[in-house]
Amino acid sequence: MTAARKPYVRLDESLLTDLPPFSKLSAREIREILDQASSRRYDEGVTVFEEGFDAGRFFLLLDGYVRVVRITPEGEQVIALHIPTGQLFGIAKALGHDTYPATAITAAESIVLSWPMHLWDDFVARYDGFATETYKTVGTRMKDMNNRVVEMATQQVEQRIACAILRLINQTGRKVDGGIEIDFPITRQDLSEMTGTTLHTVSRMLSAWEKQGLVSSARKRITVLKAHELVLLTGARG
Amino acid sequence: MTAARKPYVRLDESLLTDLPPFSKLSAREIREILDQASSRRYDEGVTVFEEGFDAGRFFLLLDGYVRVVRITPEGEQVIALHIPTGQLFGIAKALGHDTYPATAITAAESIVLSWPMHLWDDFVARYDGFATETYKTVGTRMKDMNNRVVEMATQQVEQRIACAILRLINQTGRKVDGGIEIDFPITRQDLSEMTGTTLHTVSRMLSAWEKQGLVSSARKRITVLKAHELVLLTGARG
DNA sequence: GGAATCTCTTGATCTAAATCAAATACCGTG
DNA sequence: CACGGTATTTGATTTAGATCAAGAGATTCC
Repeated sequence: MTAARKPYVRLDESLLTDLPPFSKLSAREIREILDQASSRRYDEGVTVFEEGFDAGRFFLLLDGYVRVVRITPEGEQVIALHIPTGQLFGIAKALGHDTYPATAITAAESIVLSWPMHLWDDFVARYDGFATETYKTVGTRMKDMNNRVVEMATQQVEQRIACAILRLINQTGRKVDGGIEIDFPITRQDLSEMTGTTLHTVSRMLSAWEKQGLVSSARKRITVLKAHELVLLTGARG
Repeated sequence: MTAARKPYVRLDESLLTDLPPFSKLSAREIREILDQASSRRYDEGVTVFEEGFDAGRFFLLLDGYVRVVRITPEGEQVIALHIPTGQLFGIAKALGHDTYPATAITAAESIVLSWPMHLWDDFVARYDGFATETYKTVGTRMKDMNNRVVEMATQQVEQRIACAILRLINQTGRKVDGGIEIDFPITRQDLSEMTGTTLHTVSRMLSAWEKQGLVSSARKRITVLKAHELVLLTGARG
């Protein structure tokens, strides 16, 4: 698990300079950080780390997409959140855990950097802005989760699915002709695991929306054609 | 809002020495911290701070109970979490927010200390262990919320209510003859807002459990008589 | 290129829990 | 202690969405 390989080529400083946790750092500092990193490419659907296991490393998603999931005793899977490109993940130490609290699986082919967890305290102490920016990310994720709890408690399935899709296109939308496409493969099943419903209901919903011209979808692909109308469905005021 | 008054009597150091964020500090440091604090008593059901408002202060619950809630555009209320005695709350700065992300309301008569938010960075920098312990709390809350998302997505109402009650008695249970009582007033409505259901369903559930001798309840009071059997209801394995 | 495997769609049925509707119990207070 | 406001209980009805069931396309793999 969480195997780490040394890079074949030297990683370039420019990879990190624009990412919030590193934005205040000098080229020398970034060099330092990169020299301690391992990089690895993952195929789609590969586990990066698993819930409950010793949190030996922390990660940065350089490219691709990662899904954070939890699995119930009954074997049902729930998708807790998606990590967009450029963010840290598996940062158990930052929250006082010593095992990973959830499982991370690539949702598309991905490039991941990682460092041994014992460097965490170093990074926090040594690098200006690293902690602050990291906790900002944590804060955002917490807010998102909070919103999900509220949604699950108060909204109907249709609204929840609309919210989930909008969240995805905001985070990962890729402009295509006449719409915005979620730029990694996503199944009806996935969407149901994000919204606490079944693949059947998601399928029906998407079919209905497709008839109304709101979205267009194919196998593992969803394109939103009329984002604004989807927003209306979520019941947002204003 | 969030009015703060100077204490009438000098606060005693012993108030903080046992609380995790302060446990590593010397008496002198704790004195320093207390001297900058304002303390205030709140009646039950009073708003301590409100979602969206400027996060001017951060808080420590010295005694009593605080509920963190969010209110939907439609006016529905969702209880995100309960703050147990001894914990920090309203720590927006720690997560990079500058407004409070939710509303805090006392669930019982409470005593609250507070400090101006601009001291936050000082505290983190100056006091050993303060940041670490605080983020541990954040981590725990995050884990809890995560669990709630999983519950809401996969469990039936009966299980969710059982979980919510068990969580409450774990955090705040007070031993009474033959059982454990939730030691602040809690209505069926409150429980429904914690589990995303209706007060009617909660009432029916509690009635049924009462018939089976699992719980005993009165107006705003719930006592768990057979905790273990409630645990079984949640569907926990093992 | 055909078999096996995923993924998606759609109809029919069922059910948990919401909603609707009243009645009842409880509590503080003037 | 009677009154008004809050909580709670319980029955009847409705419904959103799960479950059951079956097929049809895609994709991958021999």
